[in-house]
Amino acid sequence: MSQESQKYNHGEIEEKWQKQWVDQGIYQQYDRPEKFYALDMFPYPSGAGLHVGHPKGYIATDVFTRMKMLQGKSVLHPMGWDAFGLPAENYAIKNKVHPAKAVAENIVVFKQQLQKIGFTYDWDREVNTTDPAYYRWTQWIFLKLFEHGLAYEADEPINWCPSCKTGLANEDLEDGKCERCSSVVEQKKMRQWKLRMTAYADRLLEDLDKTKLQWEESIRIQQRNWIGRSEGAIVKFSISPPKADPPLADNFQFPIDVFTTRIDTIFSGTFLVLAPEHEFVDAVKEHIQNWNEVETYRQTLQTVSLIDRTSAGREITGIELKGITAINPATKESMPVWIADFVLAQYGTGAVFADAHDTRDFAMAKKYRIPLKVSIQPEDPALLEQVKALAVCYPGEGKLFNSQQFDGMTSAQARPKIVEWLSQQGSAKPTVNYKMRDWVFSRQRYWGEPIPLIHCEQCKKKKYQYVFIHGFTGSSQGVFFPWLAQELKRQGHTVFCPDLPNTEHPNIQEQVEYILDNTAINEDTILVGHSLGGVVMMKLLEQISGSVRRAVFVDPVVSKTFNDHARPDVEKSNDWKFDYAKIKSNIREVVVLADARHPIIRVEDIEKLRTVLNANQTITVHPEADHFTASQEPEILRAIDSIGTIALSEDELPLKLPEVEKYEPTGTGESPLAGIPEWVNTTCPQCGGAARRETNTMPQWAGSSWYYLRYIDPRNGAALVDLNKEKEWMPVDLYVGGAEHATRHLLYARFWHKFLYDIGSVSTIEPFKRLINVGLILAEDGRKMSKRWSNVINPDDIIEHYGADSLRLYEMFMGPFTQSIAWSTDGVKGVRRFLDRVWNLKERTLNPKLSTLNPNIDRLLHQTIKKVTDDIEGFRFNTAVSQMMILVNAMEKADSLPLSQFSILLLLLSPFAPHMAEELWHQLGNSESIFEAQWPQYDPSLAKESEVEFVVQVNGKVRDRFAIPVGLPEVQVIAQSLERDAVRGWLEGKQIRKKIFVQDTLLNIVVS
RNA sequence: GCCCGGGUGGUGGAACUGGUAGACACGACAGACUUAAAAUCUGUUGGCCUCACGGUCAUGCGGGUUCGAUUCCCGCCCCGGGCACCA
Repeated sequence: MSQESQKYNHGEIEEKWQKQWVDQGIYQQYDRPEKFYALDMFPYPSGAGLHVGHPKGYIATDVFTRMKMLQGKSVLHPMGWDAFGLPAENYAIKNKVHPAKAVAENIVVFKQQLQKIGFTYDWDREVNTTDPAYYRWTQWIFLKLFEHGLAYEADEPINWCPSCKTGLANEDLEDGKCERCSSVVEQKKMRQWKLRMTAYADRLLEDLDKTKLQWEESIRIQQRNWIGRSEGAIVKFSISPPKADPPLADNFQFPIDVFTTRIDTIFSGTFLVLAPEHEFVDAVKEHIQNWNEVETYRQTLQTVSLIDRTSAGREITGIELKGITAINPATKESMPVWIADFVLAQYGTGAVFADAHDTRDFAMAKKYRIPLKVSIQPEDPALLEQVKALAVCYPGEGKLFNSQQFDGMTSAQARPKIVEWLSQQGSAKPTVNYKMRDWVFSRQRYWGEPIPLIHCEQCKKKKYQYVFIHGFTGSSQGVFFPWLAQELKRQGHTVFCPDLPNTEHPNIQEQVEYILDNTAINEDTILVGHSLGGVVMMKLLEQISGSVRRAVFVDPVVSKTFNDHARPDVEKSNDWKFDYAKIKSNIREVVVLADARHPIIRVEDIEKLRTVLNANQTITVHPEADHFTASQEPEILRAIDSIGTIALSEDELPLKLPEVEKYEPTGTGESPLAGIPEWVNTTCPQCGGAARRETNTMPQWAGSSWYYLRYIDPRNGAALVDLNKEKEWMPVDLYVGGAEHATRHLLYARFWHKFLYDIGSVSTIEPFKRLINVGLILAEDGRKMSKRWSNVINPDDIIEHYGADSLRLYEMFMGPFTQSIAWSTDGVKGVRRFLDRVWNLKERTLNPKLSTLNPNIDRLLHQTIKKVTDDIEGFRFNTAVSQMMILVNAMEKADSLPLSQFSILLLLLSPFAPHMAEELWHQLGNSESIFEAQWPQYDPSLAKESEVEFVVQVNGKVRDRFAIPVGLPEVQVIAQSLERDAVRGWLEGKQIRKKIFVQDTLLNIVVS
C-alpha cells in the first residue's frame, strides 16, 4: 500500500460512495417488515441557495434513519420542494422571468447541494408543490372541503397600499407603512375564501393529548394556546330604543351578543364596548347622534395594526355612540355603548361588557369618566377598601357583593349559577370560545394553486321558487323555518311552505300529492326537506318529469331506522324503496346538511344518500339543538347561498395556472389571473351561460399541508395516496423542522389530515407521531445568516475543504439540537482532526502485534454503544459524538486495538460520517456495504465499572474523594470516610448532627 | 403587550430523577518535531488568595425551600421564536 493511498481523501471517497449507494439502491429497501418514516420540513428553493443552517435538521434525520437502517428497518426518507409563494413571484415581477423557470433553476442548485452531503433520500419520490401533477391533489382536497361545507366566502380585512394599489403581506410592512413606497397602509375589506378550521378546534385540541404524540411539551402548549379554548357565556344585551326619528332599522332590534369568561362580574357592568368594526355600528348609523366623530375615529384606526391596537403600553382610545343605550340583563340598568380600539372584532363576539374588574375597562372608564361599580371583593381588607373607593382595579376573583342573590358566593361558584339564572330569562347561554379563527385561504396573487371554482352570476342572481317540506310533527308551531322564509322573500325569491296533511300519522304519498297539487315544480325549484320531509322529497323527485335546480336535505330521514328511538308511524308511512337513478337524474345539485354532534339520523344513511346522489355539498354541522328542531336557519341559508358557486368536476383537475405577461396585481386588488380573459371566462356547468373562474389562488400553506402523504405514493394518478400504502407508512415516525412552524403549519396540516381521515382518504387521525424542532445556525458574528450581512457560509465550500462527513459531524456536535448556535469554522477543523485520527487508527488494527482484546477498551466500547444508541434516539447528538471522541482518545492510547473493536467504532460512527465509515469498512476487508450490517448490541455486564470515585462532603462542601469498589456497603464507606485525614480536620471540635449517604456516590456529614 | 424557549469559563457546550460544576471540543499559552512555517504530537488553561498543600468565590440578577440547587419555587433583567398574507 502506498503512502499516498493511506491519506484520508474526503473528496474522492465521498463521490465514490454517494454514487455506489444510489446505484445499489440501499435507500430503497422498502420490503423489510418494520417501517420507519422520517420526514424533513421541505425547503423553499430560494434563489440564494442553501447555507449551512438549512441541512442541520436534515443531517439529524439522516443520522437517525441510518441507525434505523442498521437496526434492520425499512426507511422512508424523502425530500421535495415547497415552491409556491411570494419570493418567486416578486422575483418574477422584478426580472420578468416566469416563476416556474426560476423555481426549476433553484431546485437544480438545491438538489446538487443536498446530494453532496450524502443524504439517504430516495429521489425517485421527490415532490414539488408547483407541479400540476402535485397540485391537482391540493385542488382536489380543496374541492372536498368545499363539498363538505368547510370552505366559505367572507369579507376579511387585508393590508392595502393605496398608492401601489395592491394587497401587502405582513412581511411587506414597516411600521404600518408600505415597504416599497412608504405610504400608510389601510385595512381594506375583501371577499376571501376561508376554511372552517374552527369546526375542528376541539379535535385539534383533544388529540394533542389523546393520541400520545411524542411532541415537546412546549409545542403542545403553543398549539393549545393558539387554539385558545375558553369556556364562558354569551350574554345578550338588548338595546333600548332611542326616541329619535326615523324609526328603527330592521336589525336594530337584535340584541348585542357579548362573550365573557367572567360573568361573575356582570353586576358591575356599567357600559358596553364594541369593536370599532362591529357590524352593529353601521347598522344603527342613523341613530348615532355623533356619527361624524365616530366615523373619523374609525378612520384613524384603519392605519393601526391589530397588534399595536391591543398592546398594553398604548393608551386606550374610544368614543361613545351617542343616542344608543343598552340594558344590563342582570341589573336592568341602562348602559352607554362605546367603541374602543382594544376590542377586537375577531375575538369572541367583538363586544365586551365593561366593568371595574378588568384593567383595560377600568383605564377606559377613568379616562372618559364613565361611572363604575364594584361587585367582587378581594380577601385583603386594605385592598378591598381601595377597590371600593375605585382607587385601584381589582381584576382577580373573590366573593361577590352588590350582586343580589349571588352575594357571598365565590367567582367560581357564581359563574354557572348566574349563567343558569340569565338563560332562564333568555339572555345568556353557556358558550365555548376559541382564539383560533378560520383559515383565510385565498390570496390575490399569481404564484399559487388556482382555486378550482366557477362563479355564475346568472345562477346567483336568478330568483328561485323554494319549496319547504317539513317533517313528522308538522308545522303546528307556525311557518316552518320562518326566518329563512322571510330572508329568501326579502331577496326576491318565492317561498312555498305548505302545511302538509296528517302530520301525526303521515302518509308520504299523500303529502307528495299535496305538494304537487298545490305548486308547480320546475327547473328553477329549490327543494328544502327537513327530517321526514327528506323522504317526501325523494318520493316527489321520483314522480316528477324534468329536474329541479337543487335539493337541500336537512338532516333527512331516508330509512325507517333511527338512532334514538323507534317511530312506528314513520315506519308505516311508506315502503322505504327508492329509485335512486331516477331521483338523481331529476336533481341538478344536491346539498346534504347533517347533525354531527347528536345524530338522530344514522350516519350510514347520510353517507349512503351523499354517495348515491353524488352530493356536491355535504355540510356537517353541530346544531344548537339536536336534529335542527330549533332554528338553524342561517346554516341552511349558507347552503342555499352557495348557489352559483360551482365546483369543477374532478376530471377537470388539475386546473393549471395560465401563462401570463404580467405578474403584478391588477390594481383593483384582484389576482393577476383576473386580467386574463381567455382563462377567466368560461361557461357555467349548471346553466350553460357565461361564467367566470375564481381568480384567487391558494396560500403557500396549502401544498405543505399534505405533502408527507404524497411521498408515500408520489405517482398515483387515481388518489392522493393509496390507502394500503398509507396504512403501511403513516403516521410519520419522526418529523424535524424549524420552531417557526410550531403553530400554523402544524395546525393546518393536522386539520387537513383530520379532514382527510373523515372522508376516508387516510386511516390515521394524527399525521406526525414524533416532532422535534431544529435550532438555527447563526453566522460566526452571532447574527442570522443573510446576504444582507454577507455572513453566509455555503455548505459546498465546507465540503470542498473538510468533506461532507466533517460538515455532518460538526453540525451534530456543535451543541444541543434544538438550540440556536453560531457557526464556527474552527469547530469544523476540530471534528476533521477527529476524523483524521479515526482514519489513522486503521493502521493499528492491521498490526497483528496489537490485536489482543483489551478489557478496558471493551468496557468503554460497551458504554459507548449504549450512550450513542440512546443519544441518537433522544436527539442528543452532541453528547453521542463527544462519547465517541472519548473512545477514540482511549483507543489511541491503548496498547492494542483488535479489528472487532475498531469495527464497532465504525458502525457507531457510520450514521454521522457515512462515507468514511464505509470506506474504512471496505478497507478492513468487508465486501458488503456497512449499511447492510447490524447495529452493535450493548452488553451491560461488559460495560459495568468495578470502581467509583466516592465523595465526602462536610456541610455540603466537598472535602475529600477516594476510590471505592462499586456496591461497598454504607457502614464500611462511612468508617473509611471518617478515617480520612482530609475529613478529620473538618470534624475536629464539631458535633456530627447528621450523615446523608448516597450509595456509590457521596457522604454528606452535617456538623455544628 | 400576549404565548413558547434560552442565559454555565475567552468560545460552543457537559452535568442521569436535587448529589463531585466545567465532560468533550474550539481558542490561547508553553514544549517536541522542522532551516522555517503549516500540519502533527505532549502539557497547561474559570476568577481571586497561596511558592505549595490548600482555601475561597463562581452557572443572567435578587430572594426562598433543602443536609445539599445549574436543576425546584417566587420576583426581576436580557436574548431568540411565534402572534394568523415571509416561509
